[in-house]
Amino acid sequence: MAELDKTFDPHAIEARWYPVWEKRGYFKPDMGAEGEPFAVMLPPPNVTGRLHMGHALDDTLQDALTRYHRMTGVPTLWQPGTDHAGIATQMLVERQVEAEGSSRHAMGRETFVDRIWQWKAESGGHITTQMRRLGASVDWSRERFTMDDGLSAAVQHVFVDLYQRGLIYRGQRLVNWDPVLKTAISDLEVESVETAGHMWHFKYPLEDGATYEYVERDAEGHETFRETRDYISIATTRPETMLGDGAIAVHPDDARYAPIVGLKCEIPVGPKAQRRLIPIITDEYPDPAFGSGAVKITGAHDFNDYEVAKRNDLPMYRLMDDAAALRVDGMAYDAAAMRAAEIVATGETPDAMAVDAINLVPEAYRGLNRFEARRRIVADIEADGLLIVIEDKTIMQPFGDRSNDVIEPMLTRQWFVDAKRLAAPAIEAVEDGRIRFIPENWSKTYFEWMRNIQDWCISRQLWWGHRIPAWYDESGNVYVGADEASVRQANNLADNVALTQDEDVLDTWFSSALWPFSTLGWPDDTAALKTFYPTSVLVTGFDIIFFWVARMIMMGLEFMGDVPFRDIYIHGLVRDADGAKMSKSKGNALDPIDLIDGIDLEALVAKRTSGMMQPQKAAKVEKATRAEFPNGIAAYGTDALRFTFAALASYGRDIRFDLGRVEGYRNFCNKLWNAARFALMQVPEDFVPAADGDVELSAADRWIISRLQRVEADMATHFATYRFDLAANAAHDFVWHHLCDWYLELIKPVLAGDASEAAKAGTRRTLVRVLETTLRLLHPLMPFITEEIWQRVAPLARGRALTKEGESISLQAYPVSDAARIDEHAEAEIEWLKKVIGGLRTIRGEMDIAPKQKIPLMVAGAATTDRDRLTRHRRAIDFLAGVESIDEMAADAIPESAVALVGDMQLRVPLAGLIDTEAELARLDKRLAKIDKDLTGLNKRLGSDFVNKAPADVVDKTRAQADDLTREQAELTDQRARIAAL
RNA sequence: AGGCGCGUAGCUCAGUUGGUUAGAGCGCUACCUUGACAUGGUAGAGGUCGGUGGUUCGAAUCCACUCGCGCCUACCA
Repeated sequence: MAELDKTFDPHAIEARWYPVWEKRGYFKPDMGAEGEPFAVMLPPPNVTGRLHMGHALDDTLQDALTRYHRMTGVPTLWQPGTDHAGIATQMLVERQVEAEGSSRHAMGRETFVDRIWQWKAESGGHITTQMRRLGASVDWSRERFTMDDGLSAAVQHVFVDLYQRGLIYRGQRLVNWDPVLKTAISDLEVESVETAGHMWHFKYPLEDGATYEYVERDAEGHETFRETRDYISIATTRPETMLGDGAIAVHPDDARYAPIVGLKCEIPVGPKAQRRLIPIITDEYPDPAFGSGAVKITGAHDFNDYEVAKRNDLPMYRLMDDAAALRVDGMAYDAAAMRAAEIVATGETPDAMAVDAINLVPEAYRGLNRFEARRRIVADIEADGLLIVIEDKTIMQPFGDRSNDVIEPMLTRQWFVDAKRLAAPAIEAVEDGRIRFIPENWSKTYFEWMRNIQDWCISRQLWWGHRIPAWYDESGNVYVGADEASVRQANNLADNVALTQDEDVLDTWFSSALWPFSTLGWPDDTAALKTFYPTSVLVTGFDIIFFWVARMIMMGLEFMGDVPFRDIYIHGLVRDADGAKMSKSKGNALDPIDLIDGIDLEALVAKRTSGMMQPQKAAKVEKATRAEFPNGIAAYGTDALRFTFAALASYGRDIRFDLGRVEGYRNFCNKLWNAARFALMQVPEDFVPAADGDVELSAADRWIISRLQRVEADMATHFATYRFDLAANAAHDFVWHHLCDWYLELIKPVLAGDASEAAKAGTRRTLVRVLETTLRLLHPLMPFITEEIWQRVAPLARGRALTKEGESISLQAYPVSDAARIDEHAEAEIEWLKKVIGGLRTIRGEMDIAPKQKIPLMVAGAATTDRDRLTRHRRAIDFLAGVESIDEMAADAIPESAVALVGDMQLRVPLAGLIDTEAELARLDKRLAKIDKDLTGLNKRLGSDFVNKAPADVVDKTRAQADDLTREQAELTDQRARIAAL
């Protein structure tokens, strides 16, 4: 007998099977297979990454889909790989280099980039190792990295092509600048956080001491305030930017300032002798109802101001360097101020380069960081008596999501993708259904963003990444091409013309956007590309719809002429038990590997408190961790973890991760394991399932086969609709509550008793075959345990002769529901049996009859079918309800007893010596109260318009229910009266 | 400000096109170490579905309003 251990132990099993699967190449697509190919692109994790709960969820769902489709026999590809994560990787290696006392600048670009490659070779594969622990059935032979040669060629090709068609351009624009990383970042990489700040109100004195009547009026036009002023009141949250003001803007309809529009006012900071005068202009932008209604315009340091400045040809004076310290370069302040005054006076619009040379930072502030400069400027203005008031105000402060430093809007020259033009077809693809979001609602988020899309800044001032394929000659002309040689050739540039390549690299997401086709070999026309593009489904979280999903759609349509995937399944974000986002910095993250292998409390605390960005939080994190996991985390195994993710993956926005669920599904694994153990104990090792002619299938056999068809159909539906939660529930319910609770129990008396050989043969065959099918049904969700059991069960289910060496459940056919094997008679019969046993068990339970105490059963009102069934299932009833005898007699001949009803049949258990009268009365009263309540509701409905307006079948069903309850009520009432009379 | 979503048993969540006597898992109570499984078994307690109003023969399910919560996008200088 191939007996299994008593308790399921995931570790040995997991370690054994994954390498076998991978080595035997099960995860490679069978390109010769028939049917619609199925392909999934793994969202490439960051090469510096570690597997977190979000990955584990994402990987589980993709693997379930992939294994499911692979088992249906179609060519199936799950394409893996990682991205080069420009900023993250460069930062990581830079820190290492700095720890060694060097720096990237000291090393030089080439050496530093080599060093990153070296790091990648040694440590860049951590997350892929972790994915194997999850059982991810990706085709590792096709693993790609965004900086691979092929993918780099694709990037270059796309860049050159878009440039040539005018969809990529270079321009001086205001971008989000990260002063720590010293690079531009996209607006998606900026995180706005509410921060306590101030709003400072300053007086900007009018030129030559001019005055005006400042008048405020209410809605009816009555004057509410009047004052003679020689200044205009300006509020700002960022006083340091005042130095670069180009104008003061007021709304054209704002009567308060009409008298002074066209005049000039003085920026109240800097050496008195050279204070700059700026014009007061009108623009639609200022909101008269907010603040003073007048806004200072600093085009080079604010996105709104930038637009106003562009509209009004105002000069944009850059005040800071790449570290966001106030500039020290360029001309001296007095010269700069004079030049700026000239520009105001003449109304000229100098070109951007010329303006950039003008450094309007007074010497006293030069070199200060922006926050120190702010303090000094405020102090100086206050000392001058030009500070009106300081308000406390919560402001939305932009932070870089990598550096966590305050992002500075900075005027720089960058490369951009004209996203609006690419977005139009991408919007259409979702509108017309070529791409489907699941759940569908996410399309709204997508549209919202796509319809307001801004040009995409794709250049980064980094060394690690795809270098921009653009070259400049000495006069600054730009040439774009695959490499220097082709640029020279295409532009007839002689060898003596000096060309230098653009120093910048491309945004990592630029290469990720090409992932669905670059990984398949594009721009070459490969078999993989032909077979698998468009891919079937993208599985990802909503947090990267903009970053990645939208951009893949744009690029796919542009370069492949077709959508990159047909479905986008968006799952929730994994949160902790309190609903908080898991993060390292909060110290509430769980490592999926720890849930698989287990971790003791001390190790968990150490892990959560080490390497924290804010070490002062360590004590709090430790306390919370000790409270939440007093015993650490048990080892649940991969299958239990995966099943949990599937069960939690409903169509919601977030997923609260509950350890209790993992434990429950670990128990489920054990249940399955033991069901198999039981099955293996029921058949000899050389078991060969009998042929149809030699077996007799009992109602229980036919019932479980029938139920199996139903759950097979459910699983197919749930996979097709991405309802992993329902799939998990359906499988769980079938295994636990059908197979284990009933089928295995029902067959025990058959196999152990004196049933016919044909009946035993039928039951054994059914047992192993249903189990074998169930394993295949579960395999996409729990690959390891199902493989392990299947290896022992499959030979029994099919017979040794049909079993080949070296087979795996991975490549077996996924069970398909067969409507012909749904057996309603067997289902009705077993439902009846469950009611009989359930009724008796309820009596036993509520009457406190000891489990070992057998009960006599008296039956009244049995129909012929009841009688037949009682005979047929006598062994099961005795075994499962502890019955010692069954006697049929007339109702009034039965002594005082507890009663259960199954249809019209009364099941009576005599009270004598067994049953407490009071308890039975209480039980009957409870049941009668419930019947009364339900019956009242039903009768009320039947007495209303319901009978005229509701569909006939619904009315009939309701009538039948009411009739049943009325009969039951009558019998129980009668029964109650007799017992009460005792 | 706009968009999206959520509020169903103590907890975490299902509930498909309105027709049930509103479900599951965990937790809880009682009993049970019976020979697959105590990571188990049997029985049981526990919700009128955030609130109000409406549509309908019928609403957890549709509509309106309302309260509470969350997320995203854009922000007022």
